[in-house]
Amino acid sequence: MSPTDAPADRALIDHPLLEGLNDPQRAAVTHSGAPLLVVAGAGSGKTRVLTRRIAWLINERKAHPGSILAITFTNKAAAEMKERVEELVGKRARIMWVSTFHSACVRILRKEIDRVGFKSSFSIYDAADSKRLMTLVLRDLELDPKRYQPNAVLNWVSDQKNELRDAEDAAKEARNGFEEAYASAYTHYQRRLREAHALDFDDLIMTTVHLLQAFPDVRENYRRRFRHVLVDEYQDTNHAQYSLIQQLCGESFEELGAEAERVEPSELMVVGDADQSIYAFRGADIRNILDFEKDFPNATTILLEQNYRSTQTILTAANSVIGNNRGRKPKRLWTDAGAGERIVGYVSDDEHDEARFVSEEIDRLVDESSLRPADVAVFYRTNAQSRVFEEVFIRTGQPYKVVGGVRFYERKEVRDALAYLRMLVNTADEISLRRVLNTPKRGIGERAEACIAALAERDRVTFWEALTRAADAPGLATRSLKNIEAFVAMVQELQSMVEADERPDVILESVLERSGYLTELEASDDPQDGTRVENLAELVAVAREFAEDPQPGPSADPADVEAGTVAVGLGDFLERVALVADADSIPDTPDGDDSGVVTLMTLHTAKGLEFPVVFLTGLEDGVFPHQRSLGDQPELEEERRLAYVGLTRAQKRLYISRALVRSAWGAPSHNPASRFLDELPVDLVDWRRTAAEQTRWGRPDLTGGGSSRLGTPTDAGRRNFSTAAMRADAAAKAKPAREIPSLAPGDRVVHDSFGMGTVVAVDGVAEKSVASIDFGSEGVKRLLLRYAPVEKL
DNA sequence: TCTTGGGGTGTTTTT
DNA sequence: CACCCCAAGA
Repeated sequence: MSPTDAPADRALIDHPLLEGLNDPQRAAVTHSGAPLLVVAGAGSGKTRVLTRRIAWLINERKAHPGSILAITFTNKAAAEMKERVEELVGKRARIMWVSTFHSACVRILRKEIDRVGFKSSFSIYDAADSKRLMTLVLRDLELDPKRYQPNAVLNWVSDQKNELRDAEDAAKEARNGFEEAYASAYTHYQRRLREAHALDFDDLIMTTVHLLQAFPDVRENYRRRFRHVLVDEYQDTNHAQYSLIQQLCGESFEELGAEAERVEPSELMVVGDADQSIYAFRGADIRNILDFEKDFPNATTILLEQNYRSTQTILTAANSVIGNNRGRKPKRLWTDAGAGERIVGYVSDDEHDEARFVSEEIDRLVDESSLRPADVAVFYRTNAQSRVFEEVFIRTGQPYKVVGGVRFYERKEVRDALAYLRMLVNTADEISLRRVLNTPKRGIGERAEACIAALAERDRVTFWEALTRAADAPGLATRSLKNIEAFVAMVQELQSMVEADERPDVILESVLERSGYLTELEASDDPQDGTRVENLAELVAVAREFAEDPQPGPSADPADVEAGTVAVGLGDFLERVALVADADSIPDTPDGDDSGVVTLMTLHTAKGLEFPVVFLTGLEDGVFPHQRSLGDQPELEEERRLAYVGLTRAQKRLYISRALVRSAWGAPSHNPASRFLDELPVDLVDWRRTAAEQTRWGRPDLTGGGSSRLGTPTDAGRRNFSTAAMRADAAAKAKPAREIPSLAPGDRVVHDSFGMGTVVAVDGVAEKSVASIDFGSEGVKRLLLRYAPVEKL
């Protein structure tokens, strides 16, 4: 034990790295030896503890920065942490591994995966690739697509992988025909992945764990390397991730025999909060944190309960809600910041009214206080709910940013371009190869593709190899053969650029040029293709920035970074792109240009963030808590933790709102108040408008005051309203012919979901008129005016 | 081989 | 409502 063990030591109190820390925080920073669990309530300064501890390890305990592995939830969090540590200890911090589980595993796998027969240039399949592959597999197995949907099977497979069960285990454990079919799909899916030298997201973790288990020398190597392992958001780890930690921090030596030098286990610190565990649906196991002391018998636990983020009002509300969960360890957040403002509540007529309220309230806050729009965040349960807010913000001219939703890297053209690049690096990547084979159309159709696939099957070669000797393919039309040969020649030419280590942006530009992809888009008269070209230009810009900016990616080798030779090859670019999370695009502490931008996001995305003002919207049973969780206690508790996360994001002001009527699937449904509202202390909420007022006057009462009652008899009575009846009602009313707006190029219009746009052209007459409308960032859409929900402004 | 239109289906949440 | 997939026609 080192002398730094005693946190109360007088001499330490003045240490600059401990400055401004409270007692438990200081204890966590200076702790050494036994595994340490830091139970960090929301806003209790855990990031601070993590960064200070890392700095402490380096400066005071003379740990080599390269011996530190810190795991965070997002790449953005990793970058931030690295930056902060660098501020404290200087540039040598750059050698540390600070990354997500996925990035860390990729980094290990790039070095070691040849042991299990993969090329180190393996592809990483995202959800869309996986789905495409699974669809192929299910078709091959001739499983009824109604009963066996790709997503359902993939979810099941994902669960298996998170539990570290490979296809063989799954097959053995199958209890019925249904599970046997799933297991067989799993087996075939893995085979295809292997043939493609590809790993899906879950494989990244599972493969790493299996590799460490199977090769003691590899494991030993990493154990010796990482003397300090720190894990953030420990409550959201799944079993596979837990095992990874164990592999890295376990006792060494057994298998290596007596001659091996005994190595002390690495020092482990995990930080988390069981009350903020919100990822059970993707395998996170809350027991990892609850049972930490059981898993590591000599563990120390430190509790951080003092909150430095929110007002006492907000904390009391959050404590009150989360207190309804059973079986949690008691924890009460407190602050000495004072009570602060009351929480503001609002019951709206419908979702549009709710959005309007939020928008007006933001205006008012900005006018009457020093708050800026960038200080405001709007949270909702599901991505689809963002639409209404966007609509209102567009109408009022309020700049906003949606985090999540339609993602850049999920756009068709971006995925096409990336498929080209992936296929160049890894020709075994059949999914990417087949995706681009006839994109743009070059006369290599379904039939030709099937011939090649058959040839590959017959000769037991990859699809790519079969393409290169397409002349051998039986039944292939001469014309197809000619087209294939041209394609192969083009690909080989591009590959020579990759081999010559050309910059990613240069290769990408050549790909777009030579493949004819750009030409086709530019020649197209579909105005939407204009935005596609822009998106591709953006992708080229991303690649260029990557090539020119020496900043290391999530899995660049720290040794290279140290030597100043960060790899910027095409493979590195692809990897960076594959692992970017959406949360990574959250605006930084906004100033300058961003200060006028309101942030919109789902509650899940909001985790780990904080805002001076938070609007928590859609607090209705069936929306939040989500419909699917209503009948299930554990799921309902997860929703409640999500509420807890949402509430505790707010620093100064918190707004909660719900809508009496909300349209889903085009039909209105009547939702009762969220049960979480009943769990808030009545006196903390200032209801600007209640359900009772709404039903009596049908108009907003903005004078304030009002009753603080919720769950009125009116509401209770409506709980029994059948949704089916409401829908039938809506369907009957929806029919009457609506006015077809007469539009001319140049007119400004507003669309229910795309927002504001400018008419580019109008074709056809009356019932059949079709307008091309430019919706800015949403692109140009062709809309049939008879049906499209557009309104002339 | 590609385009068009109709029908069915889907919504939690994401590294 | 909006997307995706499939079947039929050019």
